[in-house]
Amino acid sequence: MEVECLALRDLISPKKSKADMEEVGGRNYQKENRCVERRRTTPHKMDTTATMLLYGSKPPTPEHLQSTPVKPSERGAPPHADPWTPTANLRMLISAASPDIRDREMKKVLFRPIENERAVEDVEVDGPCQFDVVDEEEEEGERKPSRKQKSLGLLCQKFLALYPDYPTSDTINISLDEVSTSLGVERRRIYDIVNVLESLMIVGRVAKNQYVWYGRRRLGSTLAELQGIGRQQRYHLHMEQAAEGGHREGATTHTPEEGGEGDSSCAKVRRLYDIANVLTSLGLIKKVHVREERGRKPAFKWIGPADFHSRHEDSEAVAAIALPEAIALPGDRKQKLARHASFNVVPTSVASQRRVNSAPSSPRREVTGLLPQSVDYSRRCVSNSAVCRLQFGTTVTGVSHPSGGLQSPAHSDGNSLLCSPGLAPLAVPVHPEGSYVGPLSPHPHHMAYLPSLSQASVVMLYGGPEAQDGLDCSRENILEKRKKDEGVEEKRESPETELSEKRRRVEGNSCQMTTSPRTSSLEHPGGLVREEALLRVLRDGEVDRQSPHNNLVRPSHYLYVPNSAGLNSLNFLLSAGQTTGGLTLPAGTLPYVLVPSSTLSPYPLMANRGDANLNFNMSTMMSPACFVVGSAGPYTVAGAPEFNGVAVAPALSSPEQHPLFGSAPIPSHSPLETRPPLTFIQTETQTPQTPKEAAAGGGSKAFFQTPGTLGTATTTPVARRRGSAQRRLDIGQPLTN
DNA sequence: AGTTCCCGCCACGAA
DNA sequence: TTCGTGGCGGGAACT
Repeated sequence: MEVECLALRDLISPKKSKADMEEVGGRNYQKENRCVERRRTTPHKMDTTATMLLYGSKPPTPEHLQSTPVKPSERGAPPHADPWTPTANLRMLISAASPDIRDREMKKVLFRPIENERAVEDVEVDGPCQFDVVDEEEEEGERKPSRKQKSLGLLCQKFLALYPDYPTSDTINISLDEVSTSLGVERRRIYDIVNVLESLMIVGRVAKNQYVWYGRRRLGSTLAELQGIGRQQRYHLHMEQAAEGGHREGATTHTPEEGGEGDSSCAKVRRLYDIANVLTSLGLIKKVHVREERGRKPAFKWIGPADFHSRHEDSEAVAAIALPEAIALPGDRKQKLARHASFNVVPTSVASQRRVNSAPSSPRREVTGLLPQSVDYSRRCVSNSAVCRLQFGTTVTGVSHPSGGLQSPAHSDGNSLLCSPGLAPLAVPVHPEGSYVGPLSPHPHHMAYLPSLSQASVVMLYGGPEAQDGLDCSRENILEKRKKDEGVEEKRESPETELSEKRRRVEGNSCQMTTSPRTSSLEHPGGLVREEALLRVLRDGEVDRQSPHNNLVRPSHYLYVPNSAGLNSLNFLLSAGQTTGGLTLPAGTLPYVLVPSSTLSPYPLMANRGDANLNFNMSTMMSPACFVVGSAGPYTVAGAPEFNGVAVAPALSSPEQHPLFGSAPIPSHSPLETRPPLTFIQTETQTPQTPKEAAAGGGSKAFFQTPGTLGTATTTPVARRRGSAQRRLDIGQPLTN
C-alpha cells in the first residue's frame, strides 16, 4: 500500500461561488481571497512498511502520539517505558499486561485541565505527534495557556486517553457534558472530536449528549469500509489527479458544473484542520512536509493501519483521508442542494436521523433505504465528522463488493462473532443446511447473518414446522416473545446492555436470538452497499433460479423482526429457502431474504402457513412496526413486477470466500424445495416517523427511501431539503459524476 | 507573510 | 423558549 501525503488544500476546492459570497453578505472575503491561490502538493508516496514497523499490528494508540518521537532503538518499547529505572520497568510490565492500566496511566497525565498542562511533558511515548504537549516556556500557571495546549489535537488525545482502546464491551458511556467539564473545554470542542470519532466508529451516538465508546475495535473495518466507499466514489481517482495536479498546476478534479468562481477553500480548510488534528491524535495520519517547487509544503501522511484493506481483493491504495473529492461550490445554494442529491445519497441522512434521535428516548437509528453508493455526504461531508462519516457499522461480519453480493462474515466462527463485543451486525453463520455453526444455540438452523440489521436490537427467529425443535411458535408465544423483545429493546436503550446479556438471551431462549449491535445501517453504508448488492443480485438475475438440486435449506422458520430492531419499512425478512412461482429465493447458507416493503404492498395479508387460527391482526397483535413472516406454504409473487426489488441474500459457502470488499461472484444457489406460505402482514406504518415527519406525509416517503426506488433514488431527502444550507459544508462532486 | 486553528457567534431543528 | 448541535469565519498564535 502506498501512502498519500495530502495537503489539505488539495482536498478542497479553490473556488468559491458568488452565491456563497453573497450569502454571507458583509463578510470580508478579502482574506479568503488570498486562498484562491492553489497550492498543490506533490503526493509523496511512501511505503507503509515504515508505518507497520512503527506500530506493529496494533493501530497506533494515543500513547503513540503523545510526545516526541523516540529513537529507533527505543521503538518497540512500550509507552512510558523508561528502561533505566525499576519503576519504569514495572510500569512497562504493567502496561504490557494491561492496556487499561496503561490507559489509566495516560489519564493521569492527560486528564487534567488545560491550564495545568505542564506536567504532560513528563510523558514520553512512542509515535509521531504533532501535538507536542511540552511547553517548556510555560510558567507556573501564570501565563495564559499556549495555543498548543489548547489545541484540538491535544484535547483529542486527552479524550482518547479517557477510554481504553479496546474495551471489552460497549458499555462505556460518554457524556459530552462530563467530558467537556472534565477536560475543561467547551462542549463545542468535544463535538469537534466526537464527530470525527463517530465517523470512525470509535464512538457511537446513543442519544443527545450521550455517546458510547467503542474504541478501536471497529477501526480496521471502518477504515476498510471507508476505503471501499471512497473507491466507490472514485476518490482514489481524485488522489491520482491530485498527484498529477502536483505537476500540473492547472489540473483540477473538479467537474465542470462546479463553476469557476470564487474560493471556499479558506473557509473550509479550517474544518479540515480540525479533522486532521483528530486523525493525527488517533495516529491515523501525521503531518509531514513535502517539497514543492516553491518550497516546503505541509501535508498529511497516512500512518494508520495499513493492513485493514488486506481483506480487500482490490487493495489499491487510497488515502485514508477520503475526503469527498474537491469541495466546490456550484453557483447557488439550490444548485448545491441538487448536487447533494446527486451524490446518490441515502435519503435519510445521518443528520436527519440524528434529529430523530436527538431525544434521549430515541437513541436508536433506523435502517434506511438501499441505495447504490449510499453515502451521505450531504450534510457534514467536510465538517469534522463528515470527512469520515461514511456511516457504517462493523464490517467484521463482511460487506459486499459494490458489484458483488453479500459477503460472509469475516470469521466463520460464529462463536467468536457473537462473543466479540462491538460487532455491529448480527452475524451468525449458518451452514449450508441452515445450521448455525456456533456453539451458542442448540437449535442450529434458525440463525442467519443479517447484515442490514446493524442497529437491530432484537431479531427473533422462530423455528418452522420442519425444524421446530420443540419450539413453540404459536401466536401467543410470538406475542410473548415480542413483548420480551420489546422489553429487551427498552433495556437496550440503556448502554449498559452487555454482550453477556445478549448471549444469555441466546442461550436462554432457543427460538429467540437477540442482538444488539449499536450501529444502524443508516450509518452503515457497508450495510447499504450490501443491501444494494443484494438487490442487484436479484434484479439482474444473477441469482440462479434453477437450483432444484440444492434443497439443503428448509423454509422452516419465522422471522420476527420488530421494526425497532433496525428494520424499517424498507425491509421485510422473509423466511428464506422458498421458491415462489417464478422467483426462487436462494437461501444457501443464509436463509433469509430481504424484501422491500414496497414490493409487498400490493399483497394482502395472507394466511400464515395455512394455519387459519393464526390470524394475525395488525392492529391488535402487532404494532405496525412489526411483522411476522411465516414459511409453511406456497406463495406466489411471480410476475409481480414489484418483486424486482426483492433482495435476496446470496448463499455463502465460506466466509473466506468473500473477503471484505471482495469481488468474488455471488454463489448462486437456490436450494429451495418447498414453497411454504408466507404471511405478509402489511403494515400501514412501517416506518417510524417523528411526529413532524408523519405530518409531513410524503416527507417520510422520501425520508425512508425504499429499495424499490433504488433505480431513481436521487430524490433529495426531505430532511436535507429542509436542512440549513448555511450549516452545510459543501463538498465537491465525486469523479463519478 | 503564510499557515494553523482556537474561539465563539449564531443558525437550525427538536423538545 | 430552551437546548443540542455544528457551520462558520474572525483573528491571533505559530512557522
